[in-house]
Amino acid sequence: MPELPEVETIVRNLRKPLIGRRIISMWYDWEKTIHSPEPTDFAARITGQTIQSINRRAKYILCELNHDVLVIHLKMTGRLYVADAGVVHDADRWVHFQLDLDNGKQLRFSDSRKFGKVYLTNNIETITSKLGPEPLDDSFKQDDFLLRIRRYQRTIKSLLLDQTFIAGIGNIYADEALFRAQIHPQRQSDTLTNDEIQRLYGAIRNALNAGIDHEGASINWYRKPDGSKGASQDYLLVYGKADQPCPRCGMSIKKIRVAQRGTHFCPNCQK
DNA sequence: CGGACAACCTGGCGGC
DNA sequence: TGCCGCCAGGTTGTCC
Repeated sequence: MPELPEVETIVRNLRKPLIGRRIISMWYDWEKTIHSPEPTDFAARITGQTIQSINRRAKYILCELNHDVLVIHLKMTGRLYVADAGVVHDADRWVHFQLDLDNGKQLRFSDSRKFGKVYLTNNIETITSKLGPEPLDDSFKQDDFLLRIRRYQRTIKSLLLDQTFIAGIGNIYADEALFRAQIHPQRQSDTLTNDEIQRLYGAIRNALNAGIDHEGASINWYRKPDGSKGASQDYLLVYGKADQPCPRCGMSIKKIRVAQRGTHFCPNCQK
């Protein structure tokens, strides 16, 4: 579900209610949600620590504590929100991990498909070391992207989805970026011209920034921590628009399968 | 190396 | 209504 813009929105919204809060206790009802360490160790270690800062790397949420980092990956259907203990929330029926805080509130991790994971580690590199560059970082330059793309001979969409190539792009924003760059999702990366790569670099950043500006896309499961929907889905250009007119040329948007993922594009605009 | 596919899970939706 | 098949914003491991 959540890609870079959705995770970034969640991180921004969690800072105020969580930073400075001390963790009193931990609860879970689905063992596999706890990636590592073992639940007993996890609970013992996290109890008593205070949340210092909250950041994002790729699609991971990183909560820096006194001695560890609490890492959360929402996968397809994960939601995070802070609620008063005892107060019922819409998504509670899928909560599988929860932290009690020192102000009577709780951080709840709801995840209907149970793909999401939480980690507690004092060495974040064990989780993030293989991730590619952050597309919105100032340090991510157009030339770096070009050199990087030249190392592969792959279908361009599968490359964009590869978190070791570039971090944070998922199925929605891959389609959106390729449309903005007017590149066909099935193009082989080694056939892209320098000009096309240049366009793609800008298109990725524009698509992701638009997603953040609209606080994420709530097509199905994604919600902001306050429970409300993002608006990004109302501004998507091709994702989910099969058989609808292309916003650029008016021709019908097509849906095909690329890299085992539903893929939306304009056959007229994207070559 | 790159692509295909299964696995991990549940819910929503369209079709009959 | 009920049931069935299909689809879903992600990642990982295996096989060819």
